[in-house]
Amino acid sequence: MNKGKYYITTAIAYTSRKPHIGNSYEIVLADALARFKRMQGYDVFFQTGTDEHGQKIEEYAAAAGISPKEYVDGVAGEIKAICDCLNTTYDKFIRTTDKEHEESVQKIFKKLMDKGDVYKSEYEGLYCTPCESFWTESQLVDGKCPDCGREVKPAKEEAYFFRMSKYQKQLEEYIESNPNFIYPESRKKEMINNFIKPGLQDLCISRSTFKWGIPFPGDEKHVIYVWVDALLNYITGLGYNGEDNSEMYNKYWPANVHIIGKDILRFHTIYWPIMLMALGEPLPKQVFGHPWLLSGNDKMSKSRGNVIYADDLCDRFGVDAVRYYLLSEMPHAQDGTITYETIIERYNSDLANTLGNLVNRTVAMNNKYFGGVIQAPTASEDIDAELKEMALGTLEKVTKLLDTYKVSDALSEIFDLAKRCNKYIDETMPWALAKDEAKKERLGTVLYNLLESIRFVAVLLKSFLPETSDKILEQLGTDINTLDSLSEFGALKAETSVGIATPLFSRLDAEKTLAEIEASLPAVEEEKEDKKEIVGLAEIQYDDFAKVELRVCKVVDCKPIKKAKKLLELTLDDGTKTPRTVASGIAKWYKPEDLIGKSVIVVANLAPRTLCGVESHGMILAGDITEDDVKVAFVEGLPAGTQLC
RNA sequence: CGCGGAGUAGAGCAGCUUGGUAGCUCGUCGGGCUCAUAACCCGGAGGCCGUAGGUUCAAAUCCUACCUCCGCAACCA
Repeated sequence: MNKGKYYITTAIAYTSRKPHIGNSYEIVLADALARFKRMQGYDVFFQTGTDEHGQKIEEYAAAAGISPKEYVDGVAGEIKAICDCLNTTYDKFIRTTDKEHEESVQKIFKKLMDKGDVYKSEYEGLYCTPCESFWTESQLVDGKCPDCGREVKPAKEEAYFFRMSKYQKQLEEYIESNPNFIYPESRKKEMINNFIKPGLQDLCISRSTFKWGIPFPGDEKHVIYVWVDALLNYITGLGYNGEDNSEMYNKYWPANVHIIGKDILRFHTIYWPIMLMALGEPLPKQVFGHPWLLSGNDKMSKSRGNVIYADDLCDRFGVDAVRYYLLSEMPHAQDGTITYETIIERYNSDLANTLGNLVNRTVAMNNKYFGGVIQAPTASEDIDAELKEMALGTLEKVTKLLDTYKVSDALSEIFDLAKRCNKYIDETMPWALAKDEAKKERLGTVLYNLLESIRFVAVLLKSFLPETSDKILEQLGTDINTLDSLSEFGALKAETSVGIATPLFSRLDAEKTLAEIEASLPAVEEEKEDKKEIVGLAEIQYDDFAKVELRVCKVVDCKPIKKAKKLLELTLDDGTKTPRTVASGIAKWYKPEDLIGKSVIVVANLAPRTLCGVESHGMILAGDITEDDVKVAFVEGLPAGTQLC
């Protein structure tokens, strides 16, 4: 029975704000897998939690006028509440602000330093003043701050670095000899081609520009880089601290799988394994980067007003409906979408019609014809074989599909069985059998086959829709719910009684439901209004401003830059006789003809910079309304060459 | 020539590895049934399988070129 241990984790959620339904997909996916593994007889440890340090959180807290700790306590509470409302069975919810985690991380750092893999450096680093961030050469984006794109200055500041490069070869070997380590395959290629092949750079693992983090052991001016702190949760949660390994750690590590979003594969498949190698610990067996759930065609974001939260959905549709949607609608390797229309559609057609109605009609018939008592199947006919065969074959299919995380395919196998049951009812026509006293035995057998098949469905659904599964079993009047009980058709006991036929999912009136949702949306809009978190820059003197030369320029010519997706090359009349060339990252929003003839404001005395082969002399002013909406500040009535002050 | 993925009925997807009557869900139309939640079962309509070439007796499937979309990288002076 016991097949050994199975350690599964989700990524820990960043406590910057309440997570939306897309963020919640991961925990449900991991939960379904964890539940299934438990049913299979594995000793499962399932960990999730929250990632609570870092500059961003310090800023959010400051904006909210509370301490970072107060801030993360609030958000972590929301995150945990959502995990709970989704009925997830995590064994541990770790917070990176947990005392044990913080202490363990510090001890682990000492160990890394002792091993010589962390070194303190004082070399000329590059500093972005507005972001108060320190970057290594490799982190720069074409020599600029990767966060804000502004100029960075050489600054002498001490920082700690981790020798990634030392382990490059070892990592390559591991990835090669463990072909399933990075999954799915396409992501693996991305990692290898984009990061590993070009060569790994040492990673700066300390920050001294803000305070909200785990203090660097032995050097309290620094805090530990949040990603390093966060990744360690997978082992600190088991009690690993670099000194003596806990029993839990010895038992469960290495993780069988880290379930994470495709966007953070790099951290989990490069930095994390290398950290473990440095510690001399085994590597996780697999990292699964799942796709994203999008709202309609867009990423969910507050500014778009298309955010959907798991708890709201659970209130409206019920937990299992939400779980079902997430698990069945998400494709295996492509991003999925969520709209209220499709939720209702899936709810009605799959949960209410196919499954709910099947259970309801079958239980109702057994009550009607036999006073609820389950009959022994004594009058089998050839037609029964197909149904039984299908019931018996489903577990194997589901198991196989889940091995490669094809959850939606697995669910659809189970629903196929339910559909087969519905068909069987039509084939056998129990209501006709009921009219003939001589066929009573056959009727009892038909209903038995149905009830037993439904039991198969319920047991198979247990990992995915736990509440529904229990409700079905309750209506069947049985508690035989193990996977083992699916090895033979006939575990359901005759002479016991079914319960009362109670609809599992009442059909939704699509129009009415959508109207209700619509009516509840204005509240969201309002929230949007007062959520303008403008983070200002540090105060400057007039002299600083005076150094910037703003000049009106007329766009004479404009063309896309071949190699770049985002860049347009503009030729400008800046009032002088020589045309000025500027590259601007607005190709997504403007076509050349939209710009030619217009006048724009240019930062004229910015040092030239070559971008994708084009030397750019200056920068056009444009406003980022949102991340996805940028407008150039056009000016009228000012001739080319006018200087602004 | 940066790396990778995708383009299949109105919508969402499978099939492509190992060529051989194009399949699933929803929607739509018609029929059946009445145990059940206007549900369930059966059937029809609806596709030049992104475009153009090539290989082959035969291509959605293999090869070449191109177009479009997406992800990663790069990139918003």
